[in-house]
This record gives sequence, structure tokens and C-alpha cells, in this order.
Amino acid sequence: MGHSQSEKKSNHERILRTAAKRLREKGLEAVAIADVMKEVGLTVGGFYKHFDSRDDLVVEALQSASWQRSVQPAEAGEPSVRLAGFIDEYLSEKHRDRPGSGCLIGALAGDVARSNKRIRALATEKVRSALELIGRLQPGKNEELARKKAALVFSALVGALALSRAVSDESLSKEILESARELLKSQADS
Amino acid sequence: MGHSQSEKKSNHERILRTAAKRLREKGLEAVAIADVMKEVGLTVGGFYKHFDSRDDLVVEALQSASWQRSVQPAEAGEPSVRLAGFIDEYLSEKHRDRPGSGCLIGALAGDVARSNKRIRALATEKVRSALELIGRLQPGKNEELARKKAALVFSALVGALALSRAVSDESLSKEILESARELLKSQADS
DNA sequence: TGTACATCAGTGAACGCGCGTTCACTGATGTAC
DNA sequence: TGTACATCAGTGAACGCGCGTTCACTGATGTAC
Repeated sequence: MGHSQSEKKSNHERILRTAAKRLREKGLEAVAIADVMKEVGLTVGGFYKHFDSRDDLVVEALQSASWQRSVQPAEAGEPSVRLAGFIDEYLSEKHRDRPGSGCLIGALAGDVARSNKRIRALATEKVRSALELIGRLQPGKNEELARKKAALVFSALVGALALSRAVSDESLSKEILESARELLKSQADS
Repeated sequence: MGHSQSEKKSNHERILRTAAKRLREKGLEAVAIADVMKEVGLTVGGFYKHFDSRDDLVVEALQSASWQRSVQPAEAGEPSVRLAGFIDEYLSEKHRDRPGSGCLIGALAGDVARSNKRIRALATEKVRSALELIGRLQPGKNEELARKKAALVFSALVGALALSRAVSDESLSKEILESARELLKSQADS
């Protein structure tokens, strides 16, 4: 049971990563400290050498996780093409089926609405950066319209993802993803 | 402590209504039986004369609640006008601030995704009827496009509502609602 | 370079609390006579 | 219409379990000499 400084740092990061994944999968309330520590290969007690409370873990885990994770637009190319690619990735079955490595906001927006100020403030910044990112992918136009479109696009992405995950009928789930994908992309051009 | 049949029936319904409201406000996991019973004016023990388990309460409460509740389109008028009115209501600040009397899916989509089969099956039907209702409000066009548009519109409604509730900055919250409202309505015409 | 010692990451049992569920009990309802 | 009695909605204490947090302890790390 060593405790070298580098080992502590690495454990800290592993706890954060594991928690961030589990939070996205199970929600902000349903993740137990003992489970996270076990998955990391440690035991409960040690947790408090890293964090003062469960709440701190949640906040740090959310902070450390980018809102997009595996889902993000390509870095080069025409904006409208990059936006289309982003939409395709966001509304893919893979993203739907892997919340643990997916969009933070998409997985937790509902939970965040019922959370405390710290978490909501944190989520607010994540939403802001999402909107800015999508706004930058809006082809030309005036900035105001780009902002509005970004809000609509992100809303539709988050909503379609949530609905596709909530619904238990696979074909309805796919239909929602496909419809949103297709119409969002066709609107992105205009 | 009487127990007339009519009293039992009325208590049963009050438990359901109270639970349905609290579930929308606090999520599927965070509602305690004792609290619901207290709000109804009864005590814990009596709960099990009405339901076999907490799970049954949740299922019955969700079943008994319509997905729209206070948010629903007018019953007469031009379809496109009714759709615009529905969008305005759904994305109103009032709806945002009163999840307890608002859209079931909008409040619980995230939770449902992590729930058991019974609840997901139930939510699936609610989503289906929402899509059908919105589809019927799509002006003419072919049926396939109406279905697709309905999926996009409902996704955007659910997503924008969730984001506006999650964000703690009032102006950003309003911006999301307004942007989605404006662009969704302008699209509804085309 | 080697040795003694303080530090502190990690352990795992124990505690307290909230909550779902159970249970013996109460007393009004409503039925049988 | 009145009376005895069975039913059962509702009571509230108690139980069990999960989980966040605490605590005394361990032993490798890393520092002081």
C-alpha cells in the first residue's frame, strides 16, 4: 500500500474519469462512492484522501469532463460539412448506446435541472461552449441568426438523443434519430 | 380513521396525482413514499393498502398522467396556428418553471432512459402519442415528412426545455427558449 | 550510501441516516341477522 | 330499525439495507541526519 505522489495523482485522475463515466451512465444521484473506488481498484476509505465529499467529486468530475468527449466536430473543412458530421455523430446509435463516453449535457440535462447551484453553474458554462461551438459552424449569415440556430440545433440534438434513449422500441428510437439527423442537416444548408 | 370505499378511491387518486407531480419535479428516484403520503394527509403504512410497491406507484402515476398535462394545443383552428400556439406554450417560462404540472417526457426523459422496462415501455407510448399529435398539426405535405418534422419538433421542444431548466443563467435560459420558439415556428410554416 | 523516522495514501470496520417495507393494532364502515 | 360482528383503510413503530462519512490502523514513501 504505497503512496507515492505520482501514484496518488494518477489515482485521483482515475477516480475522476470513472466517476464522470458512471455519472453519465447512471445519473447524478445513482453513483455510489464505494462502487467508483472499487472500479478504480481501491476501497471506500481512501476516497476522502482525494475529496472532501461526494458533492466535490461530482463537481470535479463534471468539470474535468468536456461536454462533448467522443462526440465532436472535425477540426478542418467547410463549416457546414463539419456541422453535418457533428450532427451525424451526435445522433448516431453508437452515441445513443454509450452515454458513458458521450455528451455530458445530453446525458445529464434533466438531472442538472434539479441539482444545486454549483452544478448548474458548471453546466451553464458547458452549454455556453456547446452553443458557441455550434454557432461557429453555422455558415456565414449574421451572428444573431447563427446564435439562434445554434440554440435550436443543440436543443434538437439533446432532445432527440434523450428521446432515443428513453424509448424502448428500437425502430421508434432509430426513427427519431434519423428524422432529426436528416432535417437538421437539410436546414443547416439553408 | 374511517375507510369508506369512496374515501379509499379518492385517496388513491390523490396519491397518484401527488406522486405524478413530485416525480416530474424531483425525478423518478428522488420521491419518497412517506413524503407523498404526508402531502396527501396520510401516513406511510397505509401506502401498502393502495400499492404493492414503490415501483407500482411510479408506473401507475406515470400511466395516469398525460404526457402534456397543462401543455397542449388548442382544439380548434388552423393546424399551423395550433402548432405555433403549442410551441409557445411548451417553450414558455411558465412551463419551464413548473415541471410539476408540465410535460412528463420533458421532465423525465433522462431518468426514463436509465429505468426498467415497464417504465420505458410506458414512456414509449407517451412519446408515440406526442409525435402523432404534433404530426397531425403539420400542415398538409406528405405523411412521411410530417412524421419526420414531428420528431424534430418534439426533440427540439424537449431539448430546449431541458436546457432552459438546467442552465442557471436566466438570460441564457430565456435565449434558448426564445430562439427555439422563433425558429421552430418559422419552420412550421414552410 | 545507509539508517531512523515522520508522513500520509490506502484499508476496512463501524456509525448514522434516509427510506422502502413489514407488522400488530385501531376503529369506523358496512353487512348479516 | 336496531345490534353484533367481520372487514379493512389507516396508524406509527420497527426492521433491514444501502450509502456517505468517520476513524484507528498499516506500511511504503521519502526526507533528515
